Order: sequence, then structure tokens, then C-alpha cells
Amino acid sequence: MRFVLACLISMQQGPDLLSDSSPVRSRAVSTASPNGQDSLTPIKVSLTPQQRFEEYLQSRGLRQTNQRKFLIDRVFSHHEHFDADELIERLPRRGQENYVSSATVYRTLREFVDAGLLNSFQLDGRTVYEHGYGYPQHDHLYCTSCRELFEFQSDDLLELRNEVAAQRGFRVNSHRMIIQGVCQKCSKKRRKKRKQDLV
Amino acid sequence: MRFVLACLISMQQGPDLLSDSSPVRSRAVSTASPNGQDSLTPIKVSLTPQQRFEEYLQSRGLRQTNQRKFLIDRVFSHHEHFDADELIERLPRRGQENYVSSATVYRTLREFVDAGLLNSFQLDGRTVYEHGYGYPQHDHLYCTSCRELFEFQSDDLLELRNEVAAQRGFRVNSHRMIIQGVCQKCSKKRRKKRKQDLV
DNA sequence: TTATCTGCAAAAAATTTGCACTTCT
DNA sequence: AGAAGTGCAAATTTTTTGCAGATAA
Repeated sequence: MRFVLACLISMQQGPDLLSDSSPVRSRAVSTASPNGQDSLTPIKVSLTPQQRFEEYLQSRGLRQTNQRKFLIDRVFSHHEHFDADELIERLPRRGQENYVSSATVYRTLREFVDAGLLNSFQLDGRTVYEHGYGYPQHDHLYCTSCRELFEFQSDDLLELRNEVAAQRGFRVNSHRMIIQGVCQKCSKKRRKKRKQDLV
Repeated sequence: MRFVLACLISMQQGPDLLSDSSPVRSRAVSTASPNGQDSLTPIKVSLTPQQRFEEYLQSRGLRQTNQRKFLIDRVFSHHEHFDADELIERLPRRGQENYVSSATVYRTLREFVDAGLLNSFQLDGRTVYEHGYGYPQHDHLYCTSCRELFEFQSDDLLELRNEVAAQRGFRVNSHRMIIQGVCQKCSKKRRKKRKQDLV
């Protein structure tokens, strides 16, 4: 583990998993809370991640094991960007109850991605995971100073993407956009520091 | 090396390095040639990559070595996406003339990026490099079938990016957008194959 | 002359894999 | 019972680093 990865986005309330039977994604809206943190509204889905994974496993003749059940609970217990190493560090150690070997963690994370529960992308050489099920499509701003990932959602971007692809007969599966720079907080810190340095 | 990385984009003619003394980027235009290949027009720059790197080295009190000179010639001899491993494979082997150790290749590639000559990004776990100097800002379509990278250029995307960033006081340094999917060629191949399978 | 570079080999970091044993179904 | 899954350790893959000898300025 070389980097701290945090995420400013938190769910305003738990995802409303049972109130709507439609698995269709509703329009996500990005909102800003007083402390400057942003969050996207969770999507209403008919199944919990657990249930959906169960379906996925059954459809492929795979098994429900304690490790898989334990990991899905952990991974979906809070909304946050993470990498394999960070997850492993928060898991029970060898010898403790519910210990899961790293090999299994890696294997299971890949299954979660295959099942559409998690999204993954590369950042600074690591594979970063985030919730994909029950959470709207979005893109990221990455602060190279504090290494936090911020989320944003733009329909215009999607439209643009589709236009570009259509223009050359490219069939789109997904996209990934990351804007690199320095977040407001870090910019302010730096200005402050420069000011102090002058005194 | 796990992946073949190719690039359909070729320069229509060598970069016109000497005809304009302005280092300012001119507007890039994406064009389509009859065979379906796209290319972006090179930017007019006042210095060759070699000259620019020389400046960079001097400004930092670094040295011009045979290895650096050799590598910059190789890297800028054709416009193509590549990773460290692919470059190393095309270089003279140990014992031959102009051999450069992999450690030096890695170190030098990083210098090229620092000097603004190359851009780098992560794709499928590797670091991919491409020309940054003398070539316009652009983004990529990545075909997961043939693993080729196609380039596209969109001012709307830049505008959108700047708006998103401005909205939350984020100072942008750069961005990276990769559209994943299947290119036209591969789609056609698949359709053909499916047809044949039915016969 | 001397700080910078290079090559080499070893280390690191992040995954993946082979295999014997365990566990779902 | 028997396929699938797990843990372990070893292997991979990609990149970095320490260090002694080589070299540019």
C-alpha cells in the first residue's frame, strides 16, 4: 500500500433498496452539502448487493461460501473507494475469526466486478474499486495533493462520449474519466502556507 | 509483456518542426482517412524533442548521455503508443551496440514525462506512453477486442472538464478519458464470425 | 575532478497461480 | 461423491533501488 485513498462522498441515507421494484437506473443528481462535500444520490434497486450476488453465483453454478458472504457484507457496509490492500488491512488477521486469505480477496473482488457489483479502475498503479451496483454512473476528480477522489456526474459527458463513439462506429461498453489537479481545500492550504512563508 | 498495443494513428507527414517559431499549440483537427484510420495533425513546435530535452537537462544541471540521446531518437522516430517492455524489446540486446539497461529505460521514460515530452497513463495495469510534445491534447477509445488505442480530440470535452472543475474550485492539471468498447473492425469481424457459425 | 549516470542484481509492490486440502450442493 | 473454493507459498509482472564502476562537464 503506497497511497491513502479516501472519498468525500457519503450516502445521505442508506440506499433505499426495497421501495422500488424497478432495477432501472434513475437520474442521478449531484448535490453539495454545506461542508463542501458532494454526494450522488444512490439508485433504487430491487435487490440488495447480497441478493444480486447470490443470483449471479447461482446463474453460473458457483457456490455461496462464508468468505464470499463475509466479503460482500464488508465491501457494501460503507461507500468508499478502496484497493485490495486497504480492504485486506481492515479484515480479520490470520488466525482470527472470518479470516480470508489475500488470494481469496483478490479472486472475490474480481468476481464482484464480473457480477457488476463493483467497478474498478487503475490509479497510480493500483486497482481502485468502488460501488457500482445501487450507485449512479459517475466520473472522478483526483487531487494529487491529498490523493482524494471526488465524484461528479455529467449527462453532457455521456452524450459527448456516445457522439464520439458513434462517429467512428465504436460500440461503447464503458468509459473512465479522471480529472487530475488540486482540490479547493489543498489550494487554500498552499496559499496559506505561502503566506506564512513570506512572514 | 502481456498485451499487444498498437495505434492506428500515423502522422500524415513528419511534424513540421522548423516552419514556425511559435511554441503555442495550434488547434488540432481530427481527420478521417479513406481506410477508416484517424489521425490528429501534429502541432508546430519551435524545437525538436531532442532540443527540448537538451534544454530540460541543462536547466536542471543534468547530463546528456549516449543513452538519453539514443532513447529520445528511438522514442520519437515513430508515433505510436508503447509501454516500457515493448520499447525494451525493440532496443539492442545486452552486448550489442547502444544497449541500454531496463533500469535506465525506466528512469529515462520518467524523465521524458517530467520534461513534457511524453504523456503516460495506466491501461490494464501497465504504464502506456505516447508523444506529448508536438502532438495535440487528445483522448482515447480503447478496443477491448483488438487492444488498439484510437485517438480523438474534442474541445467540448475540455470545456466540460473545465466547467466541472470550476464548479468545485478544483484546479485542473490534466485529465484522462478512455472510452472502452469494440471498434468497428472488430464488430464486423464478430458479425461475420457469428454468420459463419450459423451456416 | 567530481557529481551524475549506468548497469547489474536484488528488492518491491501488486497480483496471480499451482496444489493439496476443505467445503458446498 | 464430486466439483468448486480456499489457504498457502511460490511465481509473475512491472517497476524501483542500492551500489560500485563509468562518464560527462
